[in-house]
Amino acid sequence: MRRWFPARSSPSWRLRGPSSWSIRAQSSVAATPRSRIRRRNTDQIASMASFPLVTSLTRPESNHVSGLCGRDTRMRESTTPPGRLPPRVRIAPSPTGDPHVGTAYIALFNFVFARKYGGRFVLRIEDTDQERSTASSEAAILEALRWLGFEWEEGPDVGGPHGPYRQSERLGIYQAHVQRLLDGGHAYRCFCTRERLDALRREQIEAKASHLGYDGHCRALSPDEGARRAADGEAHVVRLRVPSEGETSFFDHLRQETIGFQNEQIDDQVLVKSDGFPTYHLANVVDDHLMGITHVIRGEEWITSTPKHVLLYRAFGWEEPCFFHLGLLRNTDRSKLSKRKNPVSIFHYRDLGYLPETLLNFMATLGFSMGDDRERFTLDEMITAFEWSKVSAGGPVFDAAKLDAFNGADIRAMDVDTLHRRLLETTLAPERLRALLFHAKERIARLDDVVPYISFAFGAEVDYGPVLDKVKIKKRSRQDVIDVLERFAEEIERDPAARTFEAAALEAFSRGFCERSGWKAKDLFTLLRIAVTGRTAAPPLFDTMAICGKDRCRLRIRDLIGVLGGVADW
RNA sequence: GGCCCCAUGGUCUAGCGGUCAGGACGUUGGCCUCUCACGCCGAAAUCCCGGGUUCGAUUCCCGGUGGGGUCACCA
Repeated sequence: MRRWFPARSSPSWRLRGPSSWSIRAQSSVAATPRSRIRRRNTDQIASMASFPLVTSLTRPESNHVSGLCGRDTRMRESTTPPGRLPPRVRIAPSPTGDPHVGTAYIALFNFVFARKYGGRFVLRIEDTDQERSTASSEAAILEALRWLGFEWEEGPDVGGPHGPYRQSERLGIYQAHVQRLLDGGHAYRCFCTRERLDALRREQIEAKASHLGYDGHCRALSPDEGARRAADGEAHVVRLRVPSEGETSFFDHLRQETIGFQNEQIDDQVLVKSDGFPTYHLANVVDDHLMGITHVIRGEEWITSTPKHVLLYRAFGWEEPCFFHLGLLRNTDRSKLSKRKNPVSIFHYRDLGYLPETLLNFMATLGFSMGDDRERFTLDEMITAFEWSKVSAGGPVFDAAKLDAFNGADIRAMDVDTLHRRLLETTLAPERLRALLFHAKERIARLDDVVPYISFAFGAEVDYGPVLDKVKIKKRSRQDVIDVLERFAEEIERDPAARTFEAAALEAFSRGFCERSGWKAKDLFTLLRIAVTGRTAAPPLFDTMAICGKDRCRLRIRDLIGVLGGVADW
């Protein structure tokens, strides 16, 4: 683990550390023109004031470690972060699906950092993908983040001095900025068709090209011709003109290292799509600058596009923020956390009865440690103890069993009155209970039967043992059943209406699905009823699914698929 | 495949040149107890490999290996 500054620096470290580094960095730059040149943030070391020489030794002219970062002379304590303080940070989710735990994870570090140093936490909606962005997704994300306890000083719902905070409402701003890039020669219009790009891509893959990317076909177009053709209404995009030689690097403040890329590795990124909307890269840089963001704290999936962002900051003549790239949350198989393999919706955790403060604590331990043996701590305690040297850069596996252990311990620690109250607010909320009673009353003879009757609407997995025989659908093989469940689960996510999980939309979707797949409604619905409830008898299927909720249904369908996978063929 | 990131028990981590490598989850043995759960006590299990630097590397450097990310008019 690297540090800002040696917490207990011994005289020998002081003598050896920086000086040996400076020599190495210097010679490696000169002798080996490798794409990746690592060096310490020498400014920080220099600011220890013990090595006036270090700066001149290790700071080549091309040092890109500049901007907001590294020049901070307040860098005297190990806990003082780089960059301008108080910080302004942001979480910038894309409203294209369910609120993701990865978003919450990144939000946590942004939020804690802002709170620790008296900064501001901004929420910005990155809805530049017209195809996939939805208002309901945006609302869900805000709801989920609030449930977890995050509060933002600026955002689409609370306003703020740098609004609007929804990128789709900032189109004019991007247009003006693109014109600046065009005028400065930092960007150019590209009229290549989808077909040409596809063909190019295929060629590159077939030729096993070392790196795929745009071939610069339109780079040579004169700005005048580009402008003329654009004025004629010809469809086009705007691309970033990346220098063909040299390297672009940035300092990653979490890793405490410079990360460099050969420019030839960097694609001429599209900045404006043919629909006139900016891509993430452009909008993100423009907005971060205009909103005064000082520290960009995001997932490491962004590392490879950071040089494009850096190039944009320079093209505009703007100071760069400090970059921190956090490790990605992983599935048990270590791939990037995905809903195919894991519940990733924040609502899943909410609706199955995880306590928000516990989920937050658990996520915190994934990338942060107190430094001592404590791992049960509150948000406030984390804020108090927070410093970047306590954050690890590896990608942690999201261990659901440990989350369960934390949650169980916290439930035990509650007094019964508190537990009772919280249960009434969530799992047994009046509206939810009422919805269940609406269906239960038709089917019970004694009031007391209501609890066993509605039990399917609670808990995670159900026991398929007693009903396993019933999923043997006539003329359908075991594999047919597995396939149709998988396909159903997959397609429902893509259906904009069905994924709201309202009964009517679910029914419409499911009937359409039957037509497409050739399954009889009766057979499919039986299957789904068993998957979702573990029973052959329940209230009307789509009401049942709606009450159980998307995440519970998803979990159980997946669970049944798993059970079927281990069962003998029929 | 190119580029980039990461690397301490199965999992999350502490560790900042000399430690019996600490904690947590999980696994496991026992105690407690009408059962289960909780709780308590104990156990097994880790420094990816190879070079280098050093009197001494889990720790610093390089290389390899492994894992991950990224190569879209998605973010």
